[in-house]
Amino acid sequence: MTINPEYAFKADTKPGATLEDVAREAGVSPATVSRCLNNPGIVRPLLKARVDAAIEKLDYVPHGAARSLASRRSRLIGAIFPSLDSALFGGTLEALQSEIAGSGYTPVVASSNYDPEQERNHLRNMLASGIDALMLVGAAREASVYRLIRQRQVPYVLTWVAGTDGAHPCIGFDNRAAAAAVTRHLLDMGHRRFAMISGATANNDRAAGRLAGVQAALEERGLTLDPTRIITRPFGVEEGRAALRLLMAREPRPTAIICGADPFAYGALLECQTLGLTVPDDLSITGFDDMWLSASLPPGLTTLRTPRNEMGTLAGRYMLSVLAGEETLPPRPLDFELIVRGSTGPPRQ
Amino acid sequence: MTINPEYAFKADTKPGATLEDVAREAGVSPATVSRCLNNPGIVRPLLKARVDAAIEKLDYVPHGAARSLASRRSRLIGAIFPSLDSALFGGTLEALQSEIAGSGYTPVVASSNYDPEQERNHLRNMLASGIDALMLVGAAREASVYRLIRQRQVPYVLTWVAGTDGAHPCIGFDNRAAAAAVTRHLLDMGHRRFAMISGATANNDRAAGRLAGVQAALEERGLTLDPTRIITRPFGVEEGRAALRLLMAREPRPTAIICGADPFAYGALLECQTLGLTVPDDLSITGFDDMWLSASLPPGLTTLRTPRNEMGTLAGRYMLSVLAGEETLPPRPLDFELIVRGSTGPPRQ
DNA sequence: TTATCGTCTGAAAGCGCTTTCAGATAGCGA
DNA sequence: TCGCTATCTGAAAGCGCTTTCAGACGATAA
Repeated sequence: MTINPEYAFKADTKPGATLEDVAREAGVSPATVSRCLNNPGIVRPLLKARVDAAIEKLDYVPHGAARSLASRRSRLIGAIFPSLDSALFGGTLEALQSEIAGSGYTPVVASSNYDPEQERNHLRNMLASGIDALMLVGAAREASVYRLIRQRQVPYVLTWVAGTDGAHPCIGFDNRAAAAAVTRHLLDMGHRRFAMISGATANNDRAAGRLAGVQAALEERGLTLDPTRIITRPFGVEEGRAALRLLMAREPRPTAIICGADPFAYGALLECQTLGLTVPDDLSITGFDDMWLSASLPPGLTTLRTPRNEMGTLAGRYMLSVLAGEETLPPRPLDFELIVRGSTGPPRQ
Repeated sequence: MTINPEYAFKADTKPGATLEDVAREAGVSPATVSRCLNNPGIVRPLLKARVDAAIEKLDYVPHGAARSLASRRSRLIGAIFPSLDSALFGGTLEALQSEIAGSGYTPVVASSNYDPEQERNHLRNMLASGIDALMLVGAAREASVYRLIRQRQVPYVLTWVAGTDGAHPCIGFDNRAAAAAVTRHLLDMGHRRFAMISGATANNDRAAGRLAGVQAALEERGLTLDPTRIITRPFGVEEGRAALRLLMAREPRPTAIICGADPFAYGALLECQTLGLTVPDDLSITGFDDMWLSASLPPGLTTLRTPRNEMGTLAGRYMLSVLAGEETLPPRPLDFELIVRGSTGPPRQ
């Protein structure tokens, strides 16, 4: 049983050309070649051309580790997400990646599965591998984690959350205010009996913020959200479906259900269809994040559009600018937008 | 306007402890410390304990670049995906990441946006940053790209496709056979008038394979898929919706529509609702990939479940084993599974 | 006790690049 | 023509770690 020689990996072969080889080929010193690579402006065009030719001829590719060691920069930016198999964070990652790619940085990523322990391990790994900057999601984590990051002097940025009273640089939006906006939209339509399907709030300040925002908006109007009207589940369509069934099984039925994430709302909408409930006449439903199906799923989901790509882009830009040594203030909390579609309307009298 | 000193990034501070510091603290040589880190078995327990204590005390974290330079291994594995904001590749990435994390490897990722040019650039970048192995999606790319990879002696693996006649190590499934299976399912139910909504096939051998599989299965039964019955679009729900409208506008109407990806099928199902078409009585619809809504969206989407997580896991395992120097054969093409739900049925007579 | 072996440790030589520092070169005014 | 300055280039010293090589040490056998 042998490996197809076509693609067999041989560990023992000629290593690529080194900078020194290039220097010899071009008849200049290694220092000059290095300068051509990192600061082409300061080398005479004639020499630069010779070096370029040599690089081309030898098919030279710089050795990243050696560069990092000598320059103390890895050109790697770490990003740890709670999950990667949702389109949510995928959008942020993709945007981050394309923002930093132009400056020669590459993201190294990990998924924590919403587990602080895993996040910490990945963080250690990344710090050891020498990331130049770090992007995290949310602010809720032990102080020791932040200490670790600061101690290594790695610039970092938190996304998907807004202000932490200045304790951390954040690029995100105010989950609480966003959820309150959704709630007020329903209140203004005349709803008084609410229920909520929320993501797990432990170690998830985004979910916690959304829940708090709903409660706060209700209290503004003298209402409270009964704890039995709050169903907490892992994110998912089927979870939303089951939650809706539970919520509608108890009298008096709510007239509006606020979902902490769109997948819940998709499930809720679908279950209404099954139960023969008309949306929005029998029940108004709102989502959160404006994912790709929200516009399409009848009757159209009223939801809150979060700036998921923008966060990736701005987080990347922020880190680049800190790395460039510019004095940079992270931007004000980003805007969100309430997208009103067919799934919300006045309650039936 | 000043940066909050709490999180200001100062470039000029004490660098972390080095291995030499640890050695001094423990009263051993740097070589011993290194051995404790990389091959703890061969150092006397007493010394090991002293070294561990010193590491703990100095809060030492090894310097990744220096390690890479000296050991010629970066512990970084590259992964380039066509896109990251779909849950599809996110699942593969997540699985890859968790598979390799245990061995101390971290993925560095990039998204090519289905653009060969971007893919090539990311590849160059990654090779320069010294990745130890590489995962790509699909096999369709210029020979020069493969030459580049081989020249650098980087083990690689292609995912989401199966055999390439042994030209490359692949961990995936046979898109063509999978699409043929879907088609035969419909043929066996008695369908004769087909249409297809396909992803763009340029530079996308997965989409091309699926299209070819449909055509081949039809030809087996003496049918052909008229080119006007093939609509090619970028992946998306609204695209599926529009495509369905187009396909149903022409007589004779197809009785079955095969979608090259689930989002198309979601759009098609929703548009049927709008048009007042009953699925599956008026029209059977199939998807591809069994994404998260396929089970929930009424009447349930018949689709082909692809091993998206498994591919990430096995690709990771394969690369680790090659890196470990084991003689490794990539596995046979992975299984797919036809998931029959409510969206397919016999054509109305 | 001495010879032999095996095991573990330390010295030192890089890995390939960046960057400082000083020296070379060219350009210009006098 | 000479001297001075402004540019550009090269020599060399690391960056922090791994790994080879040889030597030290203790244990075993004779």
